Amino acid sequence: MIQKCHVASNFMLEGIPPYNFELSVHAPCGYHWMTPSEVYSNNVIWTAAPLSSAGAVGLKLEFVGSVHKPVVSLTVFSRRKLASDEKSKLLKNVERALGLRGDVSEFYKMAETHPVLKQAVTDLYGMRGSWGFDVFDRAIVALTSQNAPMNRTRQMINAIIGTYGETAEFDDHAIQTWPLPQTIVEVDAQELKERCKLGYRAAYLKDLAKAVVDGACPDLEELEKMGPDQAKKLLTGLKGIGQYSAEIVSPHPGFPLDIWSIRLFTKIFMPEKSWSSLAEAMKVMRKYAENEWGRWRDYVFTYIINDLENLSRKLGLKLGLTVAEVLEET
DNA sequence: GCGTCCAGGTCTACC
DNA sequence: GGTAGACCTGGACGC
Repeated sequence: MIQKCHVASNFMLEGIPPYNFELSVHAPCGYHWMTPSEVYSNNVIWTAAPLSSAGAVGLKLEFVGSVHKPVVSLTVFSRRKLASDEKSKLLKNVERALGLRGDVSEFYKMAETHPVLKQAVTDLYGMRGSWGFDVFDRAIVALTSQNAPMNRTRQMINAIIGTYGETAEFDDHAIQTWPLPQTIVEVDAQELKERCKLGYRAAYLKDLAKAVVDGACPDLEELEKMGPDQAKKLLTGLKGIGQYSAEIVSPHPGFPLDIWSIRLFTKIFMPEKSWSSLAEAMKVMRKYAENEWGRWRDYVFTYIINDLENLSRKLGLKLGLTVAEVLEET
C-alpha cells in the first residue's frame, strides 16, 4: 500500500558521544538499517517504518552534530497528524535503532585488552550496533536468515516487502518498508510460500504475525523491560524462533552465532583449539562471549563483523573471510 | 539443459 | 539431554 505522507513533524535527538552517524546507519554488516530500500547520502538517510495504526511513515534523518557532540535532526512524514502515543512509540523506536543514548565508553575500555578488538574500535570509532524498527521486522530478518545464504535471505526479504510491504512517499522519495503483521495474518500460508519463496518458513512467519497481533509476542519496548533471560525464553517459545533467532530479535545483548561466524570467532579468539563438532564450538564460543564480554558481547560481534577487511589487512590476520568473501561464500 | 549437491537454523522423533 | 533427519529453495557445478 502506498502512503502519500504530507504531514511533517520535526525532532532534534541528542546522543552520547562518541557517535558516528554514517557507520551506524549506512549499511551496517552489509544490511539495511531500517529497511532495504532506504537511501543514504552525505549524512542524510531517507527511510521508512510501518506503524500499525497509521501505516507507513517516512523518516528523514540528518546528522547535524559531530562525533563528539552528536545531534540528529529527524523529520517524520505521515499521511495524517500522529497522536501523541504514536509519536512517542515512533521516537523511542528510532532512538533505539540509532543507539544514540548508548554509552559505549565501558566497551571501548574493555576493547583495549585484546589487539583485534582494539583495532576494530579504532577503525569503527563511534559506531553503534543497533538496527531495525520493531519486533516484527527483526523477526522477519531472523526467520529468513535461517538455513539460507545471504543472497537467498535478501531475495526472500525483497519478495516479502515487494509483495506485502508498505510504501511511504515523502520528500521526493518512495521508500518501501516492512509489511504490517496484520497484513501477513490475512495472507494464505501457501500464497506466502509461493510468492515469497519462503519454503517451510512461510508457516513460521504467519504464526509469528499472529503472535504479534494477539500480543503473545510483545514489542521491543516490552521485551526491553523484561530481563534478558525472560525475553529469550518468551521468544524461543514462539514457533520457528530458536536460540539464534531469539538473539537477533531480542533488544538485549546477544551473540547470534551461525555456521560461518563460528568459524570466524573461533579463529580469532581460540586459534589454538580444535573441535570435535560444530555444536561443541558453538557452545564453548557462546559461553566464552558471555563470560569475557558480558553485556558488550553484541558490540564485539558487530565490530568484528563490520571490520573484517581492515582486520585482515592491518593485523595480517588470515581470516579467509573478508566481507566480499563472506558474501561470495554464502 | 538436466541432475546432483550444498548452504543453513529449527523442529520433531527417537534413543 | 543429546542427536539424526527432514524441511525449502536457488545457485554452483559436472556432465
